[in-house]
Amino acid sequence: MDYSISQVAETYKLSIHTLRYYEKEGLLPFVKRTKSGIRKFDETALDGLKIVECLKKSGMPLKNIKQFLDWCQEGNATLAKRRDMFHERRETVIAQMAEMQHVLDVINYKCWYYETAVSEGSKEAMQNMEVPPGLTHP
Amino acid sequence: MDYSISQVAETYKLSIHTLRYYEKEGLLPFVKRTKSGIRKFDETALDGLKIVECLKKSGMPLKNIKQFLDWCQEGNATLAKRRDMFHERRETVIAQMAEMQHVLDVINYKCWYYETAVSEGSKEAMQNMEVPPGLTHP
DNA sequence: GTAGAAAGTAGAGCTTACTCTAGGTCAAGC
DNA sequence: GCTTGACCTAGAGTAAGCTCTACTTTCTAC
Repeated sequence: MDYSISQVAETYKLSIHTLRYYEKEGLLPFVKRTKSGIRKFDETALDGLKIVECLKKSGMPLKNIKQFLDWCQEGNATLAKRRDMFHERRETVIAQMAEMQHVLDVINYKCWYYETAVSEGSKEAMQNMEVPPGLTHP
Repeated sequence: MDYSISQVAETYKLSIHTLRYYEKEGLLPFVKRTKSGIRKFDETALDGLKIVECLKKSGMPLKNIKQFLDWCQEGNATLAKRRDMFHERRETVIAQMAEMQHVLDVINYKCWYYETAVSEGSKEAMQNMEVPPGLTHP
C-alpha cells in the first residue's frame, strides 16, 4: 500500500514542505515516484522516515542522519560504521536522559517553591533564584 | 566572591560571546558591573545563570526564559504566573523523557540488529530499515 | 609607564532546520 | 474539455541561537 505526501505529513505531524525538504537533503532515499513524478511512500519508505524521526529526536543533526542513510545505500561494507553510530547514539541518549532527570529535579524544587510562595501570599519580596546545592552542575 | 566573564564561561562551558549575548537579551539581569564597566558575577548572578541553563535544557526558547526573568523583576504580583510556568515545564520535561525512552528502545533494537549483522559477517545485503511494531508512533 | 592579556561595544555573519512563494503539471469529477 | 484541488520544482525568506570581527578600553606585571 502506498501513501501520498499529504497522508504521510498528516500521520507523522510533519508539513508537506518538510517532507519535500527532507527528500531534497537525501533523508528519504526509499521514496519512489509514479511515472508522472508524484511521490509515493511504501512501507520501506515509512520505515526509513521512522528512523529519520528517531535519530532526529535523539538530537542528531540532519547531515549526520544523511550520512547514515548513505551508509545504508553502500551495503554491507558499512555495517560496522552503522553499528558504531548506534552505539554512540545510545550513549548520547542515555546522557541526555540523565541530564533531563537533573533538570526535572530543579523544576520540581521550583514548583514546590512557588506553590509555597503563592499559598503563603506575598509574604516578602520573592525574587529568589536559589537552587539547592547538588541540583546544579558546579 | 565575584567571578569574571571568562571564569564563568569556563565553568559553565559557554563561550564569552554567548554570555554577553545572553546579557544583551536580558537573560542575566543579576550581573553587575565594576565602575569601569567590567561584568562581575556574584552568587546571585550564578544562580540566575543556573536557572537559565536549566530552562534552556528543558527546551524553553530564550525569549520565554526572558519573560520569566522579567516576571522575577516584577515581584510578587507574578508569583502565580511563575508557578504555572514551572508546572507547564514539568509536564513538558516528563513528556520529553518518555519520548526519549521510546527513542532509546528503537536505538537499542538497532544496536542489537547491527551487532548481529556484523558478527554474522556480510551474510546478505543488510539494508534493513525495519523497526519492530510498537516501537514507533503510528 | 608600557606591553600584552583580557575586558568592553556595535554590529555583521553563520548554521540549522525549516517555511513559504511563484509558477507550472496532473488526475478526478462534472 | 474544463475546473478544481493536490501535486510538482526552484529558489527565496525566516527564526533561533549563537559566533565572529573590528576596534576601543582597562587591567596586570614588569
